Amino acid sequence: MKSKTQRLIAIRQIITEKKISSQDELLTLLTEQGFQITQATLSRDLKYLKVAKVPDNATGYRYEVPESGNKHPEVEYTMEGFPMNRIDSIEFSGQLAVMKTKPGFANSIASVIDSYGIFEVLGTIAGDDTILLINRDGVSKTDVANALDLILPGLKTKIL
Amino acid sequence: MKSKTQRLIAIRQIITEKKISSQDELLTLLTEQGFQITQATLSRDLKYLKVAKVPDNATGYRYEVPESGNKHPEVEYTMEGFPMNRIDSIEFSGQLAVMKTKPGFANSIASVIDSYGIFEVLGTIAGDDTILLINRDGVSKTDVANALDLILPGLKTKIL
DNA sequence: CATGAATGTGTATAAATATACATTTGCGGT
DNA sequence: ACCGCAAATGTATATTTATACACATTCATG
Repeated sequence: MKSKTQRLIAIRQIITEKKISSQDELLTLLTEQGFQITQATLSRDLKYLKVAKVPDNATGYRYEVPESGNKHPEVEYTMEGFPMNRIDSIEFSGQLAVMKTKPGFANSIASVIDSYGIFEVLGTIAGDDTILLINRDGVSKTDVANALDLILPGLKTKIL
Repeated sequence: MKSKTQRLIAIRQIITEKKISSQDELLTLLTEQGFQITQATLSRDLKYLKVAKVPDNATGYRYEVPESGNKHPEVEYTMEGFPMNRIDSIEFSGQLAVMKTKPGFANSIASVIDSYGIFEVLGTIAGDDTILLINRDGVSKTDVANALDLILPGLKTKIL
C-alpha cells in the first residue's frame, strides 16, 4: 500500500489543480490513483494539511490549501504616522462619505482603504485631496465609521 | 427586526474578533445580539460572505473572512475581449453604481460608457480602478443594468 | 523479547452544514 | 393600488464532515 506521505502529497496536488467540492469527490479521485482509504481518514488528512473549505461561485464550495504568501506587507503602511496624519477630516451625507486629505495624498490613501475590501464600502474615487466613499445601501454612518476606524485608528476623531 | 445587512456586518465582526468553531456557536452570539435567525440562514450568510471553514490548532476549526488581497488575480496584456474582461464587478447603492475594473482601466471603460450617452446614466467619474455612475433619478437598478448590458454584454453576470 | 507509547486507520455514528421546498416579504412595473 | 416576480427565510431533511472507539502497526527501550 502507498504511504501516508504519498497520499498527502497527492491530496495537495489534486486540490491545487482542480476544484473539489466535497470529500467524497476527492475520495473517488484518490481511489482511482490507487489509494485505499475511507472518508474518515480523508477528513483527518485535510485537517492535518489545514485545507479550508471555502465558498465558490462556480461549484458551491471548494477545498483550498493554506495561503503561503504575505497578505499585507507591513513595510508599505508603517511609514511614521502614515496615512493618519495625512487625513484632515471625514464627513457623511446619505450613503456617501467625503474624506479630505493633504494635497496629493487622496489616491494613496484611497488605495489603502480599497486594499481592505471593506464590506460596508462599495468603492472609492479619489481626486487630489478628496476621497469620495460610496457606502453600501442600508449601512449606517456609524457602521462605516467603525469599519474605517479599524484600519485607520483614530479616524473617528476626525468626523465633522 | 434588524436588517440583513446589519446581520452580515455583525457576522463579519464577530468572526474577525473571535475564533468561532461552529455555526451553532455563532448563532448563539447572534441571538444574544438580538438577531432572530436559524442555522439555515446563517449557512447561507456565510456562503454569501465567502467565509471559509479552516482547521485551527487551538479550536479544531474556525471560520475566517476571505482575503481581501486577490482582487485582481490575472493580469493579461492582450486586448482580447476588451473591455468586458477588464470589468470585475458592479454594485448598486441608492441612485449610484460602483463598477470595479482592473487597475488603470477605469477611465477608458468610463469613456466607452459615456460615448453611448445612455439615458439612464447621467454621468460617470473614473478613478484608477473604480467607476462611479450617477443614475437618473427614478430609474431602477434593473433599468441601468439592462442599459449597460446592451453595450457591455454579460455585464449582468457581474452584479454583486 | 516484552512492553508501552505514539501513530494510523476503519467502522459506526454523532455533529455540523447545506439545501429542496414552501411561505413570506418587499419592491418595481403597470 | 394592485400585481408579479425576485429575494429572504424557516422547516425539515439530505448531505457532508468530524470523531469516539477499537484495533493494528511501528518503534524505542529495559
